[in-house]
Amino acid sequence: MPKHSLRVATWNINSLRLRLGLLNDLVAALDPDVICLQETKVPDELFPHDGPPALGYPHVVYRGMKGYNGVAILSRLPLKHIDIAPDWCGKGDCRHVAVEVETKSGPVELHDFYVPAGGDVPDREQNVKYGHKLDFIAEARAWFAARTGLDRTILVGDLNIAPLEHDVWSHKQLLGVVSHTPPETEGLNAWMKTGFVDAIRHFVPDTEKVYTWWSYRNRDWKVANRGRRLDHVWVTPDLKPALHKHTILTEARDWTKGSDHVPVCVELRL
DNA sequence: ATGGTGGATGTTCCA
Repeated sequence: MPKHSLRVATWNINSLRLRLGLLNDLVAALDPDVICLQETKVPDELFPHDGPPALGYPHVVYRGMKGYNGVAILSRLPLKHIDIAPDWCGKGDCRHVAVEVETKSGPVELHDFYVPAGGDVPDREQNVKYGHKLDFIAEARAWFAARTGLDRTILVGDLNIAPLEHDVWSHKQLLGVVSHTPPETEGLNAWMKTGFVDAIRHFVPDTEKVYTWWSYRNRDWKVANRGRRLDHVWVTPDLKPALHKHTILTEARDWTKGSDHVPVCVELRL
């Protein structure tokens, strides 16, 4: 049985309507079979239906709202919407969509998440957004922990947490900064350990810096290089032997009117 | 030590 490649990309696009054209550049660079987007910022009734098919992605599942959040999955392969997850934290805020991807070697379950950013103050008493972020992670962890026997599953997205020392430009300076605080990194690790491995760190040793996001609030992101790895690809352990390569499309941070996040892509041979 | 930029929205929110 010959193996088939499956390339899955994830990108926080920070407005789908504003950056629809940049998806051409993403496809040219990564040639993905499936594209998972976060922060689409478009209500479902205004979703740009013509865009994805024109790009070569006729299969689309999305969940959006006015102004904020929003996720979408664009695919060359047929998709089935899996609508079994809860309304996380009961907020109805469009931070997750899941599908079954019909690959040549059978179905693969795919989850696309946009975890709350969590505000500025890392204290749930002073900052409800931080509490929401921790609650969201705990709820997701419990939900996946209850799904015993999960396999052939990929989880991607902007998880808004840089879990490892070398996922940030300065571990010491960011320990008190939302995205790298111990309650967040411990929570994210516990979620991952419900049944996933970190696909990017499968390719890149923990001792090497990896970033996927650089703040807009720097005149020259490349010179300062104060990045964080907020965007992730996890796979269930049965898919570990299928992990073939990864790409962090760092050059995308220089695209005209680009996102503050860059696309991340993983190729599997299934 | 603080503000820096960007998107959607509507004169402010969220990141």
